[in-house]
Amino acid sequence: MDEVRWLSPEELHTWVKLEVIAELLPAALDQPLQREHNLTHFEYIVLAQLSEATDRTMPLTVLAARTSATLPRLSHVIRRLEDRGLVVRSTSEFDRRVTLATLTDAGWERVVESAPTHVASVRDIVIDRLTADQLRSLGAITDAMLAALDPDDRKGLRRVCDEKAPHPPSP
Amino acid sequence: MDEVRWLSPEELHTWVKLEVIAELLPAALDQPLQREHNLTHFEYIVLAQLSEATDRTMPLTVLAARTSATLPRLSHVIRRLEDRGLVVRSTSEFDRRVTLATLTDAGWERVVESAPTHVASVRDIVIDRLTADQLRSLGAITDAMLAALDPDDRKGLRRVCDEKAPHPPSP
DNA sequence: CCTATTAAGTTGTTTCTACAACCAATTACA
DNA sequence: TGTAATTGGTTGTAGAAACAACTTAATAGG
Repeated sequence: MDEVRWLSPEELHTWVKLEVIAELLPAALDQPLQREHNLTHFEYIVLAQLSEATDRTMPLTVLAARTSATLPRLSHVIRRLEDRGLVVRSTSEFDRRVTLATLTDAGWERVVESAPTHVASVRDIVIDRLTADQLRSLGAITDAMLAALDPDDRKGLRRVCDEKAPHPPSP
Repeated sequence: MDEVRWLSPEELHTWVKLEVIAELLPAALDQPLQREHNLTHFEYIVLAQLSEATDRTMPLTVLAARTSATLPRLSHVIRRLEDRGLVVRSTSEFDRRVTLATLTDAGWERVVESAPTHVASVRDIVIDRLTADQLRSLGAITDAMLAALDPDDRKGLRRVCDEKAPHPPSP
């Protein structure tokens, strides 16, 4: 028989809260963006990533890695964004397997409009509620969890943090 | 125009990691339960809640609140669980609007079998990766986030024990 | 009482995601 | 050089969730 190491009361209580957060957070991030800008949180993330890329353009595989999405999922989302005129697709001339997604002007405007809404959510839900110590601690905790969830660091999150913010670039 | 308070580099970096976790965590919790016991994480939570209730029975509205689900979502899930013989529905004799969900013996066995798998996931993803200090800090951080996500404390999760978040001893 | 309102679930529709199968372009290599 | 394996993406389908509309039961107000 394998003996199960059950959770202590404190471990259990903290885990349950984390579980509830995991359940409620997606909707909390979606709703303001949906209501005010007709974007899901995932669509916003996709547009924001493109807005930071050189030429506002990225291969789908790269974009998929940076948005934690599978390729089929991203492919569908990009097609719908293209239908709405926020993104265009093209084939790379260097490797004709590669599809490039490019943010249109309309897409750029949409993400610029939406960024303040999103930042407000993020501040309201977490950042503005934490002390400096807690923020630092949360950084270490997320590192520990990502070691399990993204063991090969495919998202490159351990790199030194650059100053890129999801808003128009200030030269 | 309202001025937007953008995120500092540290705030942004921590937030991005949290966002990635929020994206990856559901699948990480689903997969072991799906593979080994043919249950989604949400189904497991539903069965686990029923297993702790008196008579293994709960009204759907209560169950919905305790699983952070909407009533339509829960209604569909319970119907599918009933189709699989893990749950039965009945009408309350005291209020005939109320539907009671009861865990069957098969449902009980399923949740007992599955619990070690789930606990192993939870330990592997978070609990066993944190120091005692970090676990305590995470408790305070989750309290802060739940204040935004569940402002009326409908889940009764925010304990009275530590009012102010005590952070590690250093000024 | 009798109607209006609220509460508890259900059902149907649309949207999204995961998964699998598939195709096309490129690379490896014998 | 020719064939196999790999890479990048697309598409079809089936399952789950959000949302709205609906039904039925209980309660409140006049």
